[in-house]
Amino acid sequence: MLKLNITTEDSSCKARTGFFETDHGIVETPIFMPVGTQGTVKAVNQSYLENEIKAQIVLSNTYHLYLRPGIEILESAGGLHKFMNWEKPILTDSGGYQIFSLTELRKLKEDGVEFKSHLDGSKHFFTPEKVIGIQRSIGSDIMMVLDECAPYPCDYDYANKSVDLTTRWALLNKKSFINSTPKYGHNQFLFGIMQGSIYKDLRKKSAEQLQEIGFDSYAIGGLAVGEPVDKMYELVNYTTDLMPRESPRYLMGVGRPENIIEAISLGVDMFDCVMPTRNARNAYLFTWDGTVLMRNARYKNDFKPLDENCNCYTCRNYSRAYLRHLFIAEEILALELASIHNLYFYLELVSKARENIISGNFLNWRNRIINQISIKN
RNA sequence: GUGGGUAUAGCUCAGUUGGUUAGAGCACCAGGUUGUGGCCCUGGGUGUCGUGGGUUCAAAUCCCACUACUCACC
Repeated sequence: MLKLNITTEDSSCKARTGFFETDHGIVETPIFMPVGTQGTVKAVNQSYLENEIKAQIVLSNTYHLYLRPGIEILESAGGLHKFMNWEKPILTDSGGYQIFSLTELRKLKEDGVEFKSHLDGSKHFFTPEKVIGIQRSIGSDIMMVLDECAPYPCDYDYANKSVDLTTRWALLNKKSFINSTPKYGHNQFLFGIMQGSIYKDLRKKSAEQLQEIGFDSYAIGGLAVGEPVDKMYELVNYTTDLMPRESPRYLMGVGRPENIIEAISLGVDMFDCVMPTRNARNAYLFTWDGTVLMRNARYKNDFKPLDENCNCYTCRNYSRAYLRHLFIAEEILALELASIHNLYFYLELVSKARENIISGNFLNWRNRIINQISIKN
């Protein structure tokens, strides 16, 4: 088990603060993990990631790293930490989500999933065993099981079968985990992923079956795939009660800033999402005064910083007019400065959530800040 | 100077024997993006059809003049 050392619990909601330890360092929760699919957080170098953005852990992806550069290269490099020059914790997603998002390219089978590479069309077969093996070669501090993320909408019968398949795979994941060892001298944890679509009894079944198998901790998968946001909150609230109290709860793929704050109040500790980085590359920026679409012509002559209340490298040094110019001119620096800002914002968001939980002011802060950051400028 | 060609959206250009409210691509403007392809998706036409006349029920389209650009030849 990966122990979450709980330091504060909010008295009026399920929010809590804590930390857990890996061989690459401590992670303080609640935490947001920047997404670095291909062994890089797009447009942001590792120095900025660590020193400016204060990322404590990043997410990378089994599917992408397996296809390119391939596990031989990663093993020759001595693992992903050395390969990408990142000595803090890394979590790797298993490829389960790619099975879901690349549906035209895959075929689900009892033993695993056959898929075609989005790079060259070559055929590959992922099994729970193989995915554990690849993650051993990557050397991530936290590995994720191979699961099936059901689509939305999803009828009960399909969702039920999907949970059963995910459980059968989970058992094989666990067996492979037990029968293999880390390659680089540091410990690796394995998280189970709970499914069940929008059906509470299936969520319950998934939670129970996975905990019977036993994992270091657990993630909530299969949400934020198109269901109404209130439905998502309802299910998160329901599911966190089914999860162990003293290990970090991870809500996969979520989300918008307001989704994260809300989910923290429902007892979630870990998040990842492509939104701060992907949206940054499309000039969609998050600020403490709401979202800013940096391409808009209204910023042509705006020489104020992007966010006067932000202390990131971008906001300290550049104007909105300059950022807009960089985007319109399609300059690479636009992607870098925007990504740095959005990630800084997300990390500061969870950091402030943590401070406010500790000071006992979390719900007040949450209600105020959600209104503030949801404004569309 | 003479003869030919061209002129339609910011750019490059379609536009039938004259026939509804003049189109495309790119650009531009406005949105979207939830376990990542910088991709992609959605919506928007922003126009004195070079200018002025004429023919016609009806002209970007036919006729005349002018203007600009361009090619060839003196």
